[in-house]
Amino acid sequence: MPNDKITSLDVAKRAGVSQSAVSRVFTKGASASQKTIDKVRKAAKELGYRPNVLARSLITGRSRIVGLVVAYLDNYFYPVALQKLSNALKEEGYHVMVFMASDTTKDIERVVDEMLDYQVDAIVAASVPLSSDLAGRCRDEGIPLVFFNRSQDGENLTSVTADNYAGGKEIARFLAAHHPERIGYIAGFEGASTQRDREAGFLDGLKAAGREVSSRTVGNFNTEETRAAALAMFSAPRHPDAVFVANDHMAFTVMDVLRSDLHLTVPGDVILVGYDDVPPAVWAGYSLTTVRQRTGRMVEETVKVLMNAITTGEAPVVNLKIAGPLIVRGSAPAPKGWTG
Amino acid sequence: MPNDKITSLDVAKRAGVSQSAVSRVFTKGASASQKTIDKVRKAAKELGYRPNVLARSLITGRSRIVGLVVAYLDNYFYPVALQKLSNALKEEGYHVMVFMASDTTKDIERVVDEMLDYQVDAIVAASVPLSSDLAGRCRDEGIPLVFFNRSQDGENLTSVTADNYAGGKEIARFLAAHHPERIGYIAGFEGASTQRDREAGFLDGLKAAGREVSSRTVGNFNTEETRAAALAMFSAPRHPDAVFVANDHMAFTVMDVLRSDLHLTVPGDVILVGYDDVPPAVWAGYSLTTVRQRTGRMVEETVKVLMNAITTGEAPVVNLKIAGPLIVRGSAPAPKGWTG
DNA sequence: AAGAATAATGCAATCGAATGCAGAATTTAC
DNA sequence: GTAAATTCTGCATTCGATTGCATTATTCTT
Repeated sequence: MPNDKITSLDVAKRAGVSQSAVSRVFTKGASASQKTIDKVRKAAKELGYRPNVLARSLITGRSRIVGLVVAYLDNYFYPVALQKLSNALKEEGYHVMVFMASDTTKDIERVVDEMLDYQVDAIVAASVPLSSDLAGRCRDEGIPLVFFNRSQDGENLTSVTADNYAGGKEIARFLAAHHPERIGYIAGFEGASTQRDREAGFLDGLKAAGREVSSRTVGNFNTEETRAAALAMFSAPRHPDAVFVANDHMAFTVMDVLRSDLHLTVPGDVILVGYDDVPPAVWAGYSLTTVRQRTGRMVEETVKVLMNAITTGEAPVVNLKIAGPLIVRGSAPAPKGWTG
Repeated sequence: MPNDKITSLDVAKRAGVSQSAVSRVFTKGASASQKTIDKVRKAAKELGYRPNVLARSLITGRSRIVGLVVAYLDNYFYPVALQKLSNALKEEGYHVMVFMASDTTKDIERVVDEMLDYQVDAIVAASVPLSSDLAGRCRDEGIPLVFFNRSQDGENLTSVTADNYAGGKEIARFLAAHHPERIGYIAGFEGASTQRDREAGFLDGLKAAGREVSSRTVGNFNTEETRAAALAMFSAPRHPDAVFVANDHMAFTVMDVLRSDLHLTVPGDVILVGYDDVPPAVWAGYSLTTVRQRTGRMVEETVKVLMNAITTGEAPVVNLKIAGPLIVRGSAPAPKGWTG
């Protein structure tokens, strides 16, 4: 190892300037003469110097780390979001540190502690239960917190989500236009705002069309319960011929149950709509009609909110809802006269 | 915000001891009397004190951050691995910082710089091109580096991968036992060791069974090219009736092409095997026969290697290969007399 | 060209903890 | 009970930067 630990002092010596000068060259907002800048840049390049972010953080009080809390990555939606978030934050000079949270209270507490230990500048919470504890701690510590894809009504917390209510409503309009005999709904985890909002929009939309749900079961956003929920709903003699499943992953499971277990065809016997538009939705094996979550936009907005909160120190509570389009595919083709 | 920035000094004052005493209580390996420990712990709890990891890093030279470099997260394999890696490292008191690398050389350079800026203690590189540059830099800086799911033969770099050669060979044995007329292979990105090893094993396995590949195209691990590769291979009049596709995601695409575009049945007209055993492989819509990557074991070994390198300072080059079983599902059922 | 205004620079303190050293307290040995 | 060995403890320094302040060098005015 030729060079171990090049510090600003080394660069200063070589460039024949003071250590502060070096610091100023690498600190934007600080001023230095062009001559100094050139000398320092040159010396730095020769030595392979780069400022130590940690040391910088210590004095500025900014770590340039954003903590991302996720409970699971096995819903495709999250990795996609993580990827975009990481890229977007990189542009701002921030980086993502990943914190996995299981469901236990104890765990979320520990996770928060860990994040604070690293002095994260902000926290993005995606799919996290027990969010009020989290929020309390963050408020106490003055750390900006954004809920991504979850909102917490009542308590006024900042969140960025899809416009789930509108999406649910659109799906209702779409399904109603097929004039099905019976309409089903398979719910996600009832503690999740995504679930609640999607259902509320769906029900209101149906009502507006003079329809209602004839059958409802709960899949809880996990495969096993969703299988059971689908079996329960579609084993009945007069089962629905149109169903909205609260998210895409559950929808895949439901399709599997319909086709493989119950030998029903989609969209022949049952038309089916999901929510999220995760990558497999476009795979021919599923070709799922669904409402798209505009992850890119959601991430953009999240970053915007965070950066604003970090730089101004103000953290006005906002609840952004990003509407996404209904993507019509094979699992529920467009009804006659449908105009997106 | 009731309490902002509680430092060891605050705790020291309240506990009536010196700052060093506080530090010693929170530094394992340091000694303090039980009495001091109790006083400090109590004061710390009352104030809600936790050591600042960044400040600690500055002086210890250990950030307790592991940099993870990934090019894309849209192959399910990576999020699953990330999740496990994050959990495993948490146990060791480390955390994962995510660095996205696009394919450009410039980019990987920048990514390395960024990681060094954060003083990461180690780097895990998953699915990264241009690895020799990366490796050089890390060696220079004395940072342990493990290639996850990629190896770089020739240059002796540490890696943890599946036993891709063995897996490919097993698939050959399995397919040969079906006595198909013609056998096809759809390759991944040819610069990737996973691709090369799987193919080498496959070809050797076929040879051992007195068979060979009659048709080979390249899908490059991406959807579009895989579609083209599948169309090219199966539009031919005498197309293969058994095919090994270099990874699961490509295999899904191939199945879609076979069924939806070419109206061929799987496993009726063509039997098909993938590699990875990502979650969708089990979905009934695909039910893919594949070789499992034992992500859990791979992550375990990776962490073991890293921790050893970090604590001892020694980084012996190792190339771990974790064998995984062939998982037989619908896309290629077990041939007569097959014994796993 | 001289004085005012502005920019650039170095000095030294600081961020929050860890740690070598020397002295104090405690334990152990006999 | 005293000396030796051991464990604790506080002081002061250090890690690698940033930044307020005072000073010096430039540039601008007229």
